[in-house]
Amino acid sequence: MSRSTGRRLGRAGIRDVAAAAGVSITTVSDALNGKGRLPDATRSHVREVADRLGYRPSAAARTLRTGKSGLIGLTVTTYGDEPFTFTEFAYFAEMARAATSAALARGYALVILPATSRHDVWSNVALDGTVVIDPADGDPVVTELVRHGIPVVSDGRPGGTLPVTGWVDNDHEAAVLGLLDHLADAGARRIGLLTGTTTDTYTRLSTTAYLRWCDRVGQDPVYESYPAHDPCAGAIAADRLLARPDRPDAVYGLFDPNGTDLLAAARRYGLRVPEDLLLVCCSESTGYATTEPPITTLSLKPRRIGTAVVQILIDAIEGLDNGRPIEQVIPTDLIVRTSSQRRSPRTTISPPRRPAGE
Amino acid sequence: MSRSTGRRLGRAGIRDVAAAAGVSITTVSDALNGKGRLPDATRSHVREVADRLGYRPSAAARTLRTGKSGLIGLTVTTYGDEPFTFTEFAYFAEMARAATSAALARGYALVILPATSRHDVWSNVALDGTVVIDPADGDPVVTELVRHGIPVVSDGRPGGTLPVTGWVDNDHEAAVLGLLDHLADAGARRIGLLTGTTTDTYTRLSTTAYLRWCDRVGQDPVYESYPAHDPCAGAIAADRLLARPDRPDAVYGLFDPNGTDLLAAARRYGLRVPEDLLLVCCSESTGYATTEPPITTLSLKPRRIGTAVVQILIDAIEGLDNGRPIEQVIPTDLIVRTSSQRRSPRTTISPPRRPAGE
DNA sequence: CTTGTTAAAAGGTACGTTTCTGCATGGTGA
DNA sequence: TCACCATGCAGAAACGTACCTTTTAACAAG
Repeated sequence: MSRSTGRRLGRAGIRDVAAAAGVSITTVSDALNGKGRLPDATRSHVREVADRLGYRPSAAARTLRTGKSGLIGLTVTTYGDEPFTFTEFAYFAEMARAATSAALARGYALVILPATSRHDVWSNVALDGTVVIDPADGDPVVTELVRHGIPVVSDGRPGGTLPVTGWVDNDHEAAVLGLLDHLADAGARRIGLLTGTTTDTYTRLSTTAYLRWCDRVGQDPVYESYPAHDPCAGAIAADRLLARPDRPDAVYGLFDPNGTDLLAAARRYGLRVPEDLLLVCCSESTGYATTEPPITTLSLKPRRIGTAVVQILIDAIEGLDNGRPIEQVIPTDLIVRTSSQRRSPRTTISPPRRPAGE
Repeated sequence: MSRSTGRRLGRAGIRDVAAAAGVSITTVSDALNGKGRLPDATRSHVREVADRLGYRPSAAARTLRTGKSGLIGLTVTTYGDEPFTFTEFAYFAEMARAATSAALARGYALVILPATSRHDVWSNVALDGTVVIDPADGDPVVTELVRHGIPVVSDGRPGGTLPVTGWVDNDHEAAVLGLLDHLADAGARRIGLLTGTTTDTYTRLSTTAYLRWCDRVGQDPVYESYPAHDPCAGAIAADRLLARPDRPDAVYGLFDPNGTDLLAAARRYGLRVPEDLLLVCCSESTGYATTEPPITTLSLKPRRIGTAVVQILIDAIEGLDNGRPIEQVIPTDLIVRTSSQRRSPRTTISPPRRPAGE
């Protein structure tokens, strides 16, 4: 048969290397992977021949054989056709960037996958593990993955009894409570909230924390909700909030664009920030350092989250997770700027300006 | 042998389905993939059994057999350890988002890969094709991929003789020339440029277009450069530009954060925008619609670019690219706002405000 | 009864690795 | 001299799928 001389028009296989080097396939594999017991002479000879032939091991074959693909899924929630919301934009981008770096540093690559899709791309790609951002309570994808023994680590503490391998999250309640205290310290008498209509964990926890705080200090809650995935609705909701008869003298906005939305609304109503209205929003955008006035933001530290999620996941994949905690709480960071400092802003010591975060 | 009853502790294979359904492996494969000639009864029976066993075809095995992985690489340039620059942030995020959507809609998934990496993750993942953002002139990765017959489509017209399958880009020269004309029409006498020190195509083309325009209208070039990957350097460069003795009365900033940087610098020097200083920057951020004043931006339409790149790539992968043009120029979009309209801004008709772009 | 035709399903090989097992060889201690 | 061991390497069995080739059964036409 022409089996041994069978010409693969495309790429050179391990067989071709073995033939060209005058050794067996086993020897080539061992030489290239640093396994087995081979004298350095053989090893380097094989390497040289492989190099000369431009040999690239087939990832598919290796994956099939070893069961490891070196691929990690990054699941994003979708709204309609688009992956991830505009409101989560900066957060997601930062988080994904950090996750990508962390994964690459350990030899893994990230595959972006939607929480749902018509073609099930899911079964078309061999995943060693998956990162899920803010999974829904009974998420079928997660359940399915775990059932197949694929590690799943979530960004956001999973609700219900979702059987994830681990999770990373901020302490959203504590963050909101601390932030409201900060506003109260700055002189706020009635603090309003700009929140979302969705039921995800972040929105829910933040809102209940707000309500609890109001209850504790004896303030009537003043809030407006809007569908956070609609980029226009935020500005309208901000307007609604400031148009109320019981207009708040301080507002916290849960989503990234709320800062500019609220600032624009305040301008329309002739309210000065921070004199008439204190402002804080949750955002990762550095742009808020240079608005007029600069706006105080709550950072969820997406880079630390992205890194932590990936580390936990890869540890689980490689079986290094013995006894290591698989739940991790990342502290938030309140970056205090002018918009939340009513008294003598110019004598206040502001925290050192970070270049790009972290 | 216990071969036929061999228990795979993990997942059910096609063999198990065949055995459970009382048919051959071939029949199972055909039934599940809609091939062969099978009566509907058999087909649905097999499907039902497969479902009951929770059968998932092995992506690795399928890839090995068919040579198609359904995976597309998305290569981002790296600066140090971090993928993509902060200045390209919004652009990249939008572009990646669109590319992800487009790929998923055609049954492909995106893998994020760095232009370089210590572990060569590259050969560890089976790619059907690759999208490369702004490749360097003699990019070894691209050359290698093409040599192995893997289609490569670049975002950004490749310099030199890089043998890509296709590319998508804006007409950067035309965009800059048009934008400078717009500023001149608004009354600018001396237009300055805030540009980068890097040698990528975008920076180079934009800068030369600026110089050409200056030459044409007989203006002395007034520009400052800074390393665009440094998030702090932009503000300093903006300051330098406005501190010059030959201070410009209009500035175009090549990078996303330049708008806020310039606005802040103008404020420091007591310059009113647009009365004393006209401002335009290249950005995809919607935040510039609500700054004070709103800033005119040049959008490179990253969503259209991301979509186009992926379509061209997948067409090439699937061999549908006969005669179809593989080079595509996407028009830019100048979103005119207050910062570049000196005369009677309130009677000027501004273009309809788009919700989120496109 | 033979031959041709077609639907339905089975058989078997190849995809390119990794890795377990095993075979030589040559040196060493008893 | 023999048993023993370490070394250096080869053979061959998987991994799970897709698809090409062949077989079987059934049935119609000659």
